[in-house]
Amino acid sequence: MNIQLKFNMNDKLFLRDPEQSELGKKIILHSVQLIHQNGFEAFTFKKLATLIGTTEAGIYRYFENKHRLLIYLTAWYWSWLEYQVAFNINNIKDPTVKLKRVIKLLATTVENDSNTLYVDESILHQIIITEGTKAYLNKRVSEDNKDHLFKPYKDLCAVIGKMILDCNPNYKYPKSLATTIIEMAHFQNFFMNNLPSLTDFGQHKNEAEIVRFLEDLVFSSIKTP
Amino acid sequence: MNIQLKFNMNDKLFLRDPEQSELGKKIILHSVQLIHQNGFEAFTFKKLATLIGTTEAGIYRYFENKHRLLIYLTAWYWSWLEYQVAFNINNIKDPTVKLKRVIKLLATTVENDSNTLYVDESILHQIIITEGTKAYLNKRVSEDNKDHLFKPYKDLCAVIGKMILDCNPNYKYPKSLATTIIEMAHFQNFFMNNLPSLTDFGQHKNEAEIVRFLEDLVFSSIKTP
DNA sequence: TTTAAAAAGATAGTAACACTATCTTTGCAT
DNA sequence: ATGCAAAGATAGTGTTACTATCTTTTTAAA
Repeated sequence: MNIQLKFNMNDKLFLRDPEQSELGKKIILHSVQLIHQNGFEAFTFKKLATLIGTTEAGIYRYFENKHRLLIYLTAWYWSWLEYQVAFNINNIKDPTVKLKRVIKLLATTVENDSNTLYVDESILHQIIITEGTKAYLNKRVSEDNKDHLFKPYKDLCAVIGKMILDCNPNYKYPKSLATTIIEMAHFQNFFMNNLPSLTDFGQHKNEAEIVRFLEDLVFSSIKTP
Repeated sequence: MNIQLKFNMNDKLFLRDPEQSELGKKIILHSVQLIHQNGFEAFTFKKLATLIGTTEAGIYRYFENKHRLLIYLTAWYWSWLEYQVAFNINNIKDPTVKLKRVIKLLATTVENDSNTLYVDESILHQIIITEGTKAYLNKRVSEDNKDHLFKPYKDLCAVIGKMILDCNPNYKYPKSLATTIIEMAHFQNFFMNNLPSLTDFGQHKNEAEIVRFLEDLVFSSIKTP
């Protein structure tokens, strides 16, 4: 099978669609590398341009600024993850099993997806852990939200929220629990690797522990007493 | 009673102790205002200097850069909060009641503390919600962690983790649950105010709902079945 | 096959930002 | 009265975050 995944990205995310050209694809591919290497704060269009052999102005034709590029990358990631979830839970009836699959997907290192040629999902996953929240934790949220830039994130939350309700239709906080699962999958991973004394699984550095913590958290909460 | 609180801040947080001079206190007071107004990204030492009638160089004598200043503010906040926790749970025996107090402190708008003259805690609380995680979500974490810059945050987590263990000595993830409480108190607040469709209490904008969610989450998890 | 348009490359320029350096003045402690 | 630390004043540098314009290359329609 040689299938290629393509997500319909909100066209307010970019000035020119990066998926439509070689240069665009290079921008995505190498921005992921560069942000991963330097961190988002030290990442600049200048450095990216030099790396891929174009000019700053060239990058600016695709993205208004690096913040927009970050939002694009996060949006792409959440779209991709929603697809992974849909694929993984297909044919599964039991909502409990579904939720467990989701938790595993969120908290475990992603294996690279051969269906997307110019994105390295495992590095992107690392970026989302460290930089993902910066996409919305700023003064422009409301504005960006009006342009529906966070729709993929919201969609995934909605999907997870629905699963939670399927487990227990009386549970009161399905959406908040969904965001808790997502954000904590990432935060616990970050803490485990960088501030291990903040977690209960510092020494092993084992993602399976995060999965167990999240499963315990989620299923204790939603099960009817 | 006219008491003044003073926290011993790690002296790697600054170049010159801002609490020791009028200018230093002005820097703290007005940086809080300015970050709150503009967001951390748009905040610059130039703007701060103009606002308080000094020069950029003047600010640089106190803080290496704006990131260090952010770490200072977060460290101060967590120290202050740990004190608030200690004060609030004094004489309370029941660890369940203690935990409830902590959740309330974390998830509720702080009333301004008249014991600290040059910090506006309620605005600082708002800043910590939006900018707090940026103190550690970056490439310098490990380095900064070696200098113990995150100790106040860690200390508070340890205190909360201990309470959790007091509730149930067999609970396996006290530290991870502690960070979950802290971070989710803030994230749910941010979502409620900025991306309400991600929460289950969007329309009311009521912090009491966040408290209820967190209490449900925490006590479902730690209670033995 | 020519023609035009869109995309990319090349180059330049600007205001703001993130600092560093140095020199002078002020205040206060001995 | 002297000395020293803090603060003020001023200047300068390299980088960042753009915007503008002009030329060349690629692509796609006439």
